[in-house]
Amino acid sequence: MARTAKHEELRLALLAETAGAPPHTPLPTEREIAARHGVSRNTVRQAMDALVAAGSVYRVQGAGTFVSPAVVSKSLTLTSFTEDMHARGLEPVTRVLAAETVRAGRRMAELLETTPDAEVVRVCRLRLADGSPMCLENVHLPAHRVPGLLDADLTGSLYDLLAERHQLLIRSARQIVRAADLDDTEAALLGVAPGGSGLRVERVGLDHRETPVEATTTTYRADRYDIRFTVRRTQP
Amino acid sequence: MARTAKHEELRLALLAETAGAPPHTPLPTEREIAARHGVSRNTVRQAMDALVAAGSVYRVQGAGTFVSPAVVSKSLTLTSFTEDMHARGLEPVTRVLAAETVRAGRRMAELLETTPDAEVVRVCRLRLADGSPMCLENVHLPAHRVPGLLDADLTGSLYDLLAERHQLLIRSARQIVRAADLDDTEAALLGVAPGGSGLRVERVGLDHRETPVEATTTTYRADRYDIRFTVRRTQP
DNA sequence: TAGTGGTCTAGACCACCAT
DNA sequence: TGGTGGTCTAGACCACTAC
Repeated sequence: MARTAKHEELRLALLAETAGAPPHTPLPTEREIAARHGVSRNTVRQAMDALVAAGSVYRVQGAGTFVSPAVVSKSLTLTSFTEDMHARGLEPVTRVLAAETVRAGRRMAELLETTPDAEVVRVCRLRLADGSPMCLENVHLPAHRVPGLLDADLTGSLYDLLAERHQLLIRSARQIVRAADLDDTEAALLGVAPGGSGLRVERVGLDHRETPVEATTTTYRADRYDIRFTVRRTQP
Repeated sequence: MARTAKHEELRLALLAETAGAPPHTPLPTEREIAARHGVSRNTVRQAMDALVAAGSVYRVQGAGTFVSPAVVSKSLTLTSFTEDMHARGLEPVTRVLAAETVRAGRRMAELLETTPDAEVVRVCRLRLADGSPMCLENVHLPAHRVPGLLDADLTGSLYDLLAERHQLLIRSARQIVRAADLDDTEAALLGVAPGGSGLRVERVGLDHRETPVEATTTTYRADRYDIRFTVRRTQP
């Protein structure tokens, strides 16, 4: 009952081994790693694929695999605000501004794949990091999938709450990122001068069957938040 | 001399087959596809992996593989402005504002992994789509890697130019996305009211050995441009 | 319980890089 | 030319879903 897959164990082992290595240091060959760890080469490749996707190493055909230069960031993954702040070494705090059940309306009905008359739970929160405002978050969830949510403690990670109490696992999300002029209310809540700009992220969270579970608009302070990631060419 | 890999051919075949299918339509099983196309199941999985990464299909263990609901966007990949606009169905046009050789300076030296006294080529361009301004682009390249670049036609795709004339293939890029208040010059060039906001993308392009080849800051009009992509949880 | 995707093996040949 | 990563095969067993 080896709960973790071999390639996952191997991935962590390789990460540990290459952790302190200078950029462009060659890794052992795939065949050597396979022999040393007593696994097949395909399994090694599976572990390596993950490391390449994470930006930890890069491959050059015919030459070898090498340690990537210190990476600003890994590739883009789905994270909760709580995880996001912890990754930045900040302590997240939440202030709930509103939590209610409302009619979905046209726009939410489309995003959540329901009807305009369906009930949705709306949670509006101000989220702070190390004591000062980071973003404003406006979450919408289909009411029938989260019974009793409004009675729960909404100051923590909503993703954790959905997973534990409602068996709702958000596995992927569609996101739209844009810049926006903040209105006076937003500026006041975020503690910035009126008329400033913010980073607006619209997200629809999907479960393992690609069914919408959550639609969230988050507005970040432009001076405190950015998005970092690595992209690759698909057809080289 | 089958230039394309089997899994790549298979990927395209599967894409074509599932193109018009309604969301959540099940695909044939991996074993069936393997048999039908005369390839091994591992090869089918390789093709499927690409489709999952692109957001075209999703897998449910024990149940099957299904067509994803109409996707707003595929996952994030590295594209040139020209490709980006074509993908949006817009016609890109370029106006070169400046093109010169300058001293790198501290910041560029760090980004391009060179010395502050090294020479860099700087190209500043206003890029339009369907006739109206879309973004301002400020590119820096190590001068010694792009001899004669300033004598070339800089109104097209710089990536194409680098590939064809200088054998510089940009395979990946580190990006930072943030919101920014436009200054008066930027606002004027982009044709928006002063004090508006824009989407600022800082990018460092890397070649196949993860060596910096290009550092670009692009400022997009907030009202005309957004970034759409799908993210997944790493550990489900 | 039957069938699915998830993982893994032990081979093999090819395309490419360095020398 | 020898060694690397890139691709592919034909099996096998496991974890999970649906019935």
